[in-house]
Amino acid sequence: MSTHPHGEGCSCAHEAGRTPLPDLTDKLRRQAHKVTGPRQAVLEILRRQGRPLAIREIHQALPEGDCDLATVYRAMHLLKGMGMVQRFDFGDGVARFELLAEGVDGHHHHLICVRCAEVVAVEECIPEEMERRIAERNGFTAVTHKLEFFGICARCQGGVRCET
Amino acid sequence: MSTHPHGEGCSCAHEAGRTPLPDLTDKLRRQAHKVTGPRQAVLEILRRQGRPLAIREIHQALPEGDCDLATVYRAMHLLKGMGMVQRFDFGDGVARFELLAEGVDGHHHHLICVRCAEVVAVEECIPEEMERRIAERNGFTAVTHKLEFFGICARCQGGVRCET
DNA sequence: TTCAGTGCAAAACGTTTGCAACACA
DNA sequence: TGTGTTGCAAACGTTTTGCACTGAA
Repeated sequence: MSTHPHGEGCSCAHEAGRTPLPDLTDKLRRQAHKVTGPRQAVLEILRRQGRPLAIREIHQALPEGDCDLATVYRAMHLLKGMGMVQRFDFGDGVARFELLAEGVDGHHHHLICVRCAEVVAVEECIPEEMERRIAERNGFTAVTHKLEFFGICARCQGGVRCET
Repeated sequence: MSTHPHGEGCSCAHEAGRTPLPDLTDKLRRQAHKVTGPRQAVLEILRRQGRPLAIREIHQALPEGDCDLATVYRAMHLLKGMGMVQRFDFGDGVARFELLAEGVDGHHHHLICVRCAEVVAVEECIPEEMERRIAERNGFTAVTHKLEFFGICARCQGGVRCET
């Protein structure tokens, strides 16, 4: 999980870890929201991990139950509304959130190991005309999509189930 | 919701409504499972609706709470294990199940209206080589994907929110 | 007859909310 | 100081499970 899928110096959309914490909190302040301890802590964790995190994971990563679980839920709701995080669903009934890099639309997908739950960011996307075609054919507008890939990662292929 | 998106005489993958109920129950019997009232009722509803249904929806469609909610959950779990239904997640925290046509792998996607929740089946799929490329690049095997489209349906575009 | 399947109730789980106490601006 | 935010606890909706009873084969 520590190795970056795209090598050193990558600047792909999910690389929000590059945004310094002060820039993130400033964004809060600018929109008339208070910069509190819990919010800073949550942002710092999202920034450092740079991958989709479940609310439970974020809460457990906080030092000594520093903040209430409900507060993390409320923080994520706020950040989602501000467009600072994106929500992903991997089909296990748990919402996951990932920090978005500043100025990037952040649209990307994931490849998830069904054995160990390792997550790799996938920048590739479906052909644009495919979405347009589907929208037109059915009379829909404002069409978006959710796409996630599932498989077995290299470490888990030997029958050995890796950690994480 | 009653109009078929592909017109009359369609034979696309999700058209499991064509499979007669006796054929479905036979499948159960062949695998040493009992054909009970609740199971027949659930299958009949899935067959007639021919679209992804939430467990709650299935239960409410049953005549007069004919069967317990837990029984519907157990029935869906069984049918899923037998490969007779496919599970879909539309990102609202509710699992939906759709009956699969006999002999078809049933792989397809959906276009969901974010206003009225109307669901249209989508047969189009991502390019095969895209999935293969993503698998190889990341050292994954047995890669599958989940893809759903979201937009605003024709009836909901006027600002008028349609029923259903 | 027998064991898989059922109904009922309780619990597990992720998530939301009401309210009094609190702390950032 | 005042309002937005927090912690706590309770409520919520979906899903699972334990257990005694029932009914399909």
